[in-house]
Amino acid sequence: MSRATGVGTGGSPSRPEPQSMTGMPAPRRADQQGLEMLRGERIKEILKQGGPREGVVLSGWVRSVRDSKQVAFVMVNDGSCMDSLQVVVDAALPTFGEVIKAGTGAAVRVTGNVVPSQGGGQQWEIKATAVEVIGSSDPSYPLQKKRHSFEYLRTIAHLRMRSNVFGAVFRVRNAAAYAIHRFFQERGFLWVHTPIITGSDCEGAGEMFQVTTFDLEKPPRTEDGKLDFSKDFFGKQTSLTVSGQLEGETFALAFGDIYTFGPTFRAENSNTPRHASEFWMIEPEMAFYDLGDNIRLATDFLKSMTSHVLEHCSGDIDFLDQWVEKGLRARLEQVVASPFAVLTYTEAVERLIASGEKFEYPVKWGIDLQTEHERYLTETLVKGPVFVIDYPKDIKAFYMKVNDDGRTVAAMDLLVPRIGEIIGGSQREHRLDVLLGRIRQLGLQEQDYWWYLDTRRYGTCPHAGFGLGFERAVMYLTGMTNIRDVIPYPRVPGTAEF
RNA sequence: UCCCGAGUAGCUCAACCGGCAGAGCGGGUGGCUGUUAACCACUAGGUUGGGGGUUCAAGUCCCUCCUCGGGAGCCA
Repeated sequence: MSRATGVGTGGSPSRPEPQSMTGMPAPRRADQQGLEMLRGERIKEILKQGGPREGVVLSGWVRSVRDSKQVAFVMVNDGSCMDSLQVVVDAALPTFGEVIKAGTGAAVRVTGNVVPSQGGGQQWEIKATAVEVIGSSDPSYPLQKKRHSFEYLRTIAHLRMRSNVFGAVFRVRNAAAYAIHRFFQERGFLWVHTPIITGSDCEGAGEMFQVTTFDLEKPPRTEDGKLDFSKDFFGKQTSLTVSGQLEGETFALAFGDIYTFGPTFRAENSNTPRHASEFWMIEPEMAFYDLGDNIRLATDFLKSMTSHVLEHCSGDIDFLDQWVEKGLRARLEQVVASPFAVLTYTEAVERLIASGEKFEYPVKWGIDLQTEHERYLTETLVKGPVFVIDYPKDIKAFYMKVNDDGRTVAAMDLLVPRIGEIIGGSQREHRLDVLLGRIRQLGLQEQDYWWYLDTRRYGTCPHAGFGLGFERAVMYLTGMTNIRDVIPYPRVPGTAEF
């Protein structure tokens, strides 16, 4: 820790102290000497560069220690990549005894040389010349070298990212987020930060969390005993957003191509491996787009994100392929390489009826497709991603464009194996009279949508968009089967730990 | 929210028809000349998810609550 004390006591004596006009030493510049890097190099870069090489410094956390009388092998991982680096610690080193007792999980700083490994498990290893235990780890450290259940790891969510699987998952999550921004930014899309607190009670996508500063023991009430939201923080009833789409549409009608990418909240009591109360959603919205344009963009989008992750998280994908979903890499490569199928809802219903499968929910035109039907279409019939389009209008949202047949809307759901619906979108109803008709028909209040309807009054145009649940995408990219295991600290009904 | 299933040592799991609560891993101690989920020996570790009931006797049977998993619904 010599460097740290050096900084704390004012720097190296070999460097003249700058003087300010007050006679006090001026603050040192951040790039001046004496602020040498504590951490050293990242393991990802060390492995990429290879060896042999001398004088390498690295810092990370101990994954395992195997020691004998003469030598100890310390596996160190710094989170930069899947691989840990094997550090060979000779018993002659002064800190040998401290290192082998530091414990799994301890933070260490290693100085040494990159040398070809004598053992079979790895190409390179570090022959340590010094090992410093920065922070030892209590013997109660809950992560063992052997495999843990995901259920158990969820109870130690503050440590589980130090495990192999969760290291891979969260690196993939990061890469996917970057790939999404890159995809849209390269195409000139504007990233819009739609509000998280919303005063619209008409977003129409499920139960909402209320936002209030009321004293819940004694909230203000009106004369007839109802809650008086005019006295609440915003002067009206507010909630956490369930979708940024309606606001997104207003931006699309100014900038052409926009997308949202942010948190979304649903207060539904959903207890499944695919639902969370807090998740992230991506919602692109494009002006002068029809359903065909929308399908093409969604296809390019999913392929682009997948191929970015394959390229930048190769080691992670290989690990997940081996331990989480056999054949993951091949599946993702196939998604990138193959065209996506398109079926109209009507065709899908015909295929389901003709399949001869015994479904729990019988299929007939007009019903919403159940999970079992979607799985048959994507897993058995197409064996890959498939768009289902042109759904009956009665089972879809008010804002979707009514087709010329008068009974279907220009909706699209992208179904993928294992996950089911991963993308849902539509061309929007841009004709004011038709949209108003739909709102009234569904018993919605026209005045709640006054600003949304204005977009159809002032320069309306055909436009389209879709929504993607980010965590669903991460599940699809990692092979993980529970959404709670692709979110750092998942929020689901009954659970908000950490 | 509904239907199934599960909850036993820090973790993963055994324990027959109701009859003395166990193993592997992990931890501790010691050993081992290059290990790869290292190995060998010894050792500590339990209110069997909570509460109630039946019984001479309950991890085991009954009721109830909680948590987790699978399926469904809602949905992304």
